[in-house]
Amino acid sequence: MTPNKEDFIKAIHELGGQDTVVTNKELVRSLSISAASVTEMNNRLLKEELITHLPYQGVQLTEKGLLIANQLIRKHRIWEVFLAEKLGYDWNEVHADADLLEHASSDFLIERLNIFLGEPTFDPHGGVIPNKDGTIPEIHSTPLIECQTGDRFKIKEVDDQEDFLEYLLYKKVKLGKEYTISDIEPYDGPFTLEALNGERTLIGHKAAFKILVELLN
Amino acid sequence: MTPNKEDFIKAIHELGGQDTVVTNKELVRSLSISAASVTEMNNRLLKEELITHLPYQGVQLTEKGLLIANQLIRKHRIWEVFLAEKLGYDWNEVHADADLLEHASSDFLIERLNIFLGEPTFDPHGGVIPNKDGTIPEIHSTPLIECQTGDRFKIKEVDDQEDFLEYLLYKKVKLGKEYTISDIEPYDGPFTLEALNGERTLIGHKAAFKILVELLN
DNA sequence: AACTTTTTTTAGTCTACCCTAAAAATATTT
DNA sequence: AAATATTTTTAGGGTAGACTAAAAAAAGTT
Repeated sequence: MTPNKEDFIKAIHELGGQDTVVTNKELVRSLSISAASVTEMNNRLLKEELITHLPYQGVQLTEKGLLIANQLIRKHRIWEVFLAEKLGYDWNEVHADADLLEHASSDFLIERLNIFLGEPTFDPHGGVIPNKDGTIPEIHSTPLIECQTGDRFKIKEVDDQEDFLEYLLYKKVKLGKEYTISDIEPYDGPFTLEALNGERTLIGHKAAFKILVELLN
Repeated sequence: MTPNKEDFIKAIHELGGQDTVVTNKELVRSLSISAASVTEMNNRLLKEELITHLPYQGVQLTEKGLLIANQLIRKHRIWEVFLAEKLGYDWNEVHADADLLEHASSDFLIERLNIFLGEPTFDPHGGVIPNKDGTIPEIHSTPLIECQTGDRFKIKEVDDQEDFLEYLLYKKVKLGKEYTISDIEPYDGPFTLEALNGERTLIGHKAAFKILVELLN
């Protein structure tokens, strides 16, 4: 496994290669390499049985390929948590450095880092961190950030940072409490939540990552 | 700068390439590559003016090459501190992972990490961490671990970890106190220190890294 | 000084990437 | 259905890095 192959597999995954066929054209755009280079890399990964290939149609990840993709995403997201939480990176800054680091991380390192970070479930963007074995943890709760206007939900879990918990206390957000989303402002604007008793609460965009909810139908 | 070139420059540096000529043979052994590959890499670095070359004699780092070497060592050692202090690596474990990480670290990342670690001066082996600009900080104190039997010194600085300070308190080691090394046991054994009043103190091998002294002729 | 051994360099290959230009296959339009 | 446009593949090249085998240079020995 070389960094380039890893990036290629990750790109296929990002373009939906777990369930749909990804075209060369999409990979050309996504990786900014020539069409010829895509064909070439396809052939390499094909030989290793990491993808399947329908000529002139596109590629798709095999079980084996998907496992590798998930393990890469695990590494990537664990590094993102580190960069954001420990080194004070802004969200927009974490991606590039995590992309470099993920290719230079032994499994031993990642497991140690994971423990150091308190075995986080989500990355700073609210993305789920895959398990060590490449499986995706069963998340019955959804980050609030992924919900839509009109969704009804119950608070399931919240980030346990001192100041964030204080903020929630002030907002009267409690575990188990039910809300409906009455509005989501565009451009990273706040969520307006409406409780059962009609009480309205404004929740900031960043906070919406740190609140996990269970959707109720 | 590619990872391979970086490793090559580091190898030259480790073999004394700041002041002496390093032979191809030494590089072959150190990097475990063929003699032909060494000649080839020499030519590449020569073209970039990172080394000078005396045919059939060896290579030596230029000013430019030395700067790059020191910046790599900086990255390497900062990662070593992280792995040892934050992730609980043993000393023998830090090197391999730091070697990978150093090639995947932006300057931005290293500076953030450095601050996160409290701007350490030494790596877990007692090696000095070069400055950001590639210069070596003027260290008037020497890690005790680098001292020899018979050396007379004054305690200059100690690692400020809670439990370590307690240990020193118990051992009656204080800043400014003078000792002579009366014995160093082999195989990472303890140092026997003798104070001016004849009092003898046993200092463990690991502790010897965390104590900085000023040698008195 | 001539022979032998060691070290370095050159010559010729190989793989993993990447590229451009042209050919082949598929899709779209008329 | 034929012509055109798009996409993919093939063909041919380039660079970085590594190799082996052979030639050349230097060092060591008799």
